[in-house]
Amino acid sequence: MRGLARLAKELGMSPGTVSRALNGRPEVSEATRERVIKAAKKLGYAPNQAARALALGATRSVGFMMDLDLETAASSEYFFMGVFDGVQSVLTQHNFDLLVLPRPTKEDSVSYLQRYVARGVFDGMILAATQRTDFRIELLQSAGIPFVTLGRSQSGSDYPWIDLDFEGVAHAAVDRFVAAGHKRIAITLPVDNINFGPIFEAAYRQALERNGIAFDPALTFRTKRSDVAGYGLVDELLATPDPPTAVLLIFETIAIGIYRRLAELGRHPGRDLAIIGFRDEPAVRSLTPSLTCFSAPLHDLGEDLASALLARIANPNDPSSPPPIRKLAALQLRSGDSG
Amino acid sequence: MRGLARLAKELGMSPGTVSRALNGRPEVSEATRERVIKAAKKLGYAPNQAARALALGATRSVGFMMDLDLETAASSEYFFMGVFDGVQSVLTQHNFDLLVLPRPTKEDSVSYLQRYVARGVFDGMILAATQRTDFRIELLQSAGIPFVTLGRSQSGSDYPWIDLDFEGVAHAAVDRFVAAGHKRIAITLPVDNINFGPIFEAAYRQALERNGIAFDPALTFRTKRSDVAGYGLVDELLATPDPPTAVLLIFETIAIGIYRRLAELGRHPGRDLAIIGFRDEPAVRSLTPSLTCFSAPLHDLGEDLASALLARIANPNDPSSPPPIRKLAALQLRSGDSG
DNA sequence: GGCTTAAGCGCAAGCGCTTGCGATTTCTCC
DNA sequence: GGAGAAATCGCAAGCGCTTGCGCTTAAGCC
Repeated sequence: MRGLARLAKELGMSPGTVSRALNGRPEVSEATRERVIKAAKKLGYAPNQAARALALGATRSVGFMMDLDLETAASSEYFFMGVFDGVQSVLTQHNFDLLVLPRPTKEDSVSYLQRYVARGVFDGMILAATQRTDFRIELLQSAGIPFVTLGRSQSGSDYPWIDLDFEGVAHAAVDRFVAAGHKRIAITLPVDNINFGPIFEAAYRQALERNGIAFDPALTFRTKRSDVAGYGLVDELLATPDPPTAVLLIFETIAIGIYRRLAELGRHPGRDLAIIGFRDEPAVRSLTPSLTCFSAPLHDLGEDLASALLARIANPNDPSSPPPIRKLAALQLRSGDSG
Repeated sequence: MRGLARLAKELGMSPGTVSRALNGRPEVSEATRERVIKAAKKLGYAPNQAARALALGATRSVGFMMDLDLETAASSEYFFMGVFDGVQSVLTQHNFDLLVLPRPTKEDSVSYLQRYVARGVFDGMILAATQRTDFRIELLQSAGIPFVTLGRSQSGSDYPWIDLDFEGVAHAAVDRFVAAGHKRIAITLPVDNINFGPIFEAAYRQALERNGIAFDPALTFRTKRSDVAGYGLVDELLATPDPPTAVLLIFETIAIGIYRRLAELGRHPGRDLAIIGFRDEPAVRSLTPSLTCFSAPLHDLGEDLASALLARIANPNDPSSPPPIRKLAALQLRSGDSG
C-alpha cells in the first residue's frame, strides 16, 4: 500500500480526508489539515499525477509547442527561455505545470500535436512560431482544446493570440530612418511561411507611404535567420541599381554578418549603411557600433500567454465569457549608433 | 460513454478485446485487430494518457531537463534541438514520448525536478548541463528513477552518462597548435560550476605536458558563453606579460567577439592569433577566416542518450544487467584558417 | 437537558484503461 | 465423431485519486 492510502493509514484517517486536506477543501478542520500537510511533507508524498488526472478529468498542465525549424529558425533559445519564465511564473501560481514539446524535424507538425491532444495530455496548449496558414490551430479548435498562440495566423477564427507589435516596430524604424534623411530604405523578411513575414512587410510599406516614399520591390530581401545570411546580404544590397542607404532587419542576427562584410569592404554601419534590427538578442548586444534595435518584453509576453490560456481553460467556449485576448506586445526601442 | 468503451460498443466487442487489439497483444485474431485499428483510426481514438498510465503503472514518457541559465548558458538552442531530434527518433520507435522541462530561473533546480519525480510524471529522465556537483543526480538515485545524464558529474555513483569528448578535443587542439609551432597556448574555461570546466582544463594541462610545454596559469581565462566575452578577452590576452599566440576556446561563440576586437586592433585571426573553438555552431560557421573547430554528433548523442535510458528503464537496478553506459562522444575536427 | 444545525469525517463509486482468469468456440488428431 | 488443445474473447478487478452522500459528533439555542 502506498500513496494516499499509506499516508492515510499513517495518520489514522481515511484517504478521502487526506485528499481533502491536501487539496485545501473546506470540509476538514484546520487542525487536521495541518497534521496532514506536515505528515505529507515528512513522507515526501505527492499525489500520483496519472491517478489525479484521471479522477479530476484534467491534467493541470499545459504544453508549449515550439515547432522550431533549425534551418529557418525564427527565434532563439534566449527568446524562448525568457518566455518560458514568464509562462511558468503565472502557471505555478495556479498550480499548473508547463511541458515543452520539441517536434522532431522528421515528423509532421500536426500529427505530432495530434498525438498529445487525442490522449488528453494537456489541459491547454501554447503554440509558438505560428505559420501564415497553420493547421495546428484548426486541429486544436476542432478538438476543443483551449489554446493561445504566440503569433497571429490566418488559420482558424476567433482564437486568442498574443504577438509582437511588428507594425509598431516597422513604423518606428521607418520614421527614424526618414527623420535621419534616408529615402532608400530596404527591408529583410523571412524566407518561410512564418506569420509575421507579410505583417512586417505590409507595415513597412504603409510606413513608407505615410512618409511619402514610394515602395520599391527591389529593396525587399528575404533571408534566413543567420549571420551568414547577413554577410551575403550586403553584396545584394550594394548590387541594387540605386542602393539603399538604410535597412530594417527582421532578424537581428544577420546584423553580425552585415557588420563583418561591411568591415571587409571598408565601410561602417551607421555611416555608410544605417541599420535597425528587430529584437535585442545577446548575440548583437556587443556589436560596434552598437546596433539600434527593439527589445521585446519576453517575460511579460510569457505571463500574458499563460494568463490568456488559463482564462480560456477556466471557461472554454463560454459564449458569455470575455472575447479571446488579442494583444500586440509593444517593443522598446534601443537607440544605438547603427541607424 | 466514450473512449475505449465507445469504440468497443461501436464494434460490438468488449473493451478488453479492443485494448488488446490496439496494444498488439497476441490474444486477438488478426481479423479483429484489423477491424479495431481501422475503426480507431476512423473515430480518431487514442487512449487516455492518464488512465493508461494509471493502469500500466508507467507513463511511457521521459523528461529532458535542460536547466539552462541564460547568463552563463553553456549551450544553445541549436545544440539542444539536434539532441532532441536524436532522442525522439529512438523514443518513438519504442512508443515513448519526450517532454522537455524548462526550469524557471527563480526556482531551485532540485525542487523543480522533485515535483515531477514524486508525482510519477516520467518513467525516466535525461539531465542536461550537469554541474560538477549536481544534486539532481542524488535525487533521482534515491528516488529510484531511471536516468541518464548528458555530461559527467562528481555527484552520485555508478550512473549512466554520455558526454562530449572534451579530453580528445583538448589534446587534438593542443597537438595542432604545437605542430604549428606555438608554445604560448591559452585556454578559456567556463565561469560556472558546469561539469566540463575542470575536465577540459585537466586535459589541456595534460596535453601541454605531453608536448613538453610548461603550464602557465596566466594563460587560463574564464568567460561566459557570449561574443561580448570574446571581445573583452582579446585585451586580456594581449595584456599578459608574455602573450599567447594561440587560444583554445571552450565556447565557440566567443570567437565572434574575438574576431571583432582583433579587427579593430588591425590584427588577423590565424595570423596574429591562432584560434580553435569548441563546437561548430551555425553562429560561427561563416567567420572569415574560417574558424577551426570541432563539430559534435548531436543526433547520435541524442540517440545514445535515449537508448541508454530505455535500457535503464527496461531493467532498473537489475544487478545482473549490463553496467550503466558511459560514453565519450567523439567530435570531428573541422580544419579552418583560424588555427 | 432535549432539540436542531452544522462541522468534520468515512464510505464507496467512479475516472478510462489493462490484464489475469475463465468461458466459449474452433481446431486438431486419432 | 469425440476428446483435448488452442485460439479468441468477455468479465471484472484494480491502478491511485477525487468527491457526493450520509453518518457521527460537537455546538447552539430555548
